Amino acid sequence: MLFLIENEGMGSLTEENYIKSVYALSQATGEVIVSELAKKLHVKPPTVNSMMKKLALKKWVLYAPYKGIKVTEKGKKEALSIIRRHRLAELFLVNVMKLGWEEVHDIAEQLEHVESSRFYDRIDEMLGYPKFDPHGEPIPDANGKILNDKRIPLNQAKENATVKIVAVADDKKSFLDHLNDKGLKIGEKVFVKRKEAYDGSVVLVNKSKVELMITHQVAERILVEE
Amino acid sequence: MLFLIENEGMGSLTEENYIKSVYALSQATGEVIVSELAKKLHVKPPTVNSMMKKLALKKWVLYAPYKGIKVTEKGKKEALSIIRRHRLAELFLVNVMKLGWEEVHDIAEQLEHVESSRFYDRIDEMLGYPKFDPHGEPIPDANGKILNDKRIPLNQAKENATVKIVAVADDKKSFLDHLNDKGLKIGEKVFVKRKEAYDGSVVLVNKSKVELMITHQVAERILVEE
DNA sequence: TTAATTTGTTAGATATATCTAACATTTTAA
DNA sequence: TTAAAATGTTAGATATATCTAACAAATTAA
Repeated sequence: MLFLIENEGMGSLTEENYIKSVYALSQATGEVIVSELAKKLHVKPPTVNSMMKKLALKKWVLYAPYKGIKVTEKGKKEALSIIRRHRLAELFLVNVMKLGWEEVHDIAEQLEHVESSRFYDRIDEMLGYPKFDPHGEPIPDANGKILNDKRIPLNQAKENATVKIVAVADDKKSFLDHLNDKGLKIGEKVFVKRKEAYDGSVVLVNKSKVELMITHQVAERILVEE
Repeated sequence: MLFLIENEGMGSLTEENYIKSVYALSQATGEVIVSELAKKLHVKPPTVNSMMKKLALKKWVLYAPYKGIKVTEKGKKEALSIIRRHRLAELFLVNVMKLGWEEVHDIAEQLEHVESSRFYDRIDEMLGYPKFDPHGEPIPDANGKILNDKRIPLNQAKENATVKIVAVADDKKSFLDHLNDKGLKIGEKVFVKRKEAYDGSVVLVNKSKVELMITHQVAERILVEE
């Protein structure tokens, strides 16, 4: 029987989806704007507006008219709990259920809303308490702790430094294909030769000593370390 | 991304829960009444009333004012598809994820609404295309076909016949405990000694030759064969 | 067989999550 | 630096799923 009697702290499925997106989109700059959220969630701005008022009442976000949306510690905890469930679900679908990486995202999007710590604890156990998902994204533990948060978007890396690609912040096929075309893979090191002040594009040298240019848009979606 | 854009044939999570209950509760007599459904789903009768009008429009049920609710072929197909997902999920949680039988029902209740045939086909494959769940309940195949539908409620069995208990139509702990107390188990044979016309209770002789009486209420929840 | 009880229905209210249209503010560009 | 464009908000409408209160029909019992 599915009794979703909402406890104080809990959120509806809709609220869960919003806080997850707020958290994800505010990662880079510390906040996110209404139109960005609306686009991501495929709703209109007024819908986001009213939902943000609601989440602000629950103290999950800080929200003042015409100002950006910021996640509170409470909201972050919620978001990390959902992200944990999503990433564990993805890894489970790939490693245990042998589904293809490209087909698991939509299923994980549904599984992440399953209300059962037993279910997720068993998955965690079966996977051997993994710290990262196959994209290199860290999996928060049951307390919301994330190992290793020193990763930065490639566009924020210093010039003339060698960095390791540890994750991508976008798993759309078109994006992954683009990276493949450029010969960029998670785990590989690249040398940051130059960052163009003009358009934010980045010139890299890959491990085969080939020089290549990536746009700002792409660079900010590649997470690197060191 | 969770896009639950409802296709013509699809039902909302709520509609799925209703048709599943309509199907389950109408199994015995061919129909179910509003108050029974309301009780099962923990809603008030007017809620059931309006949902039945909706499902009647979708041609999932036949529903005339003050008459019982009957499932159509279309509704049965929907119900069986959900039941298939529920039973596969339960078996998966028990056999693959090693969760206890008593704790999987609520999780399966959530998993059954996951929209992904790939997910369920993989579960089916991993379980070796099982035909029955651990309660002895048959699992419909991907086309809604159920193997072996000769099962009848114990109260409909003939007197002076030996029948095999193949399933129970209620998995509440209190009910299962009651059966245990009576020494009745799935897979065991019992002799139907007498059916009381007065109150519908049934007198059985179990395999240890012990005579015992069960009420009509209990008898109609025990499914037997032969 | 009629009165009481049970069961079912209708009407109208509420909460959630969404929309469109109209208006307000902020940002960008001429 | 002001006009245009972009972005955000408010007000009010819609759909779903629920409720309560009042009434209607069917069933049961006196």
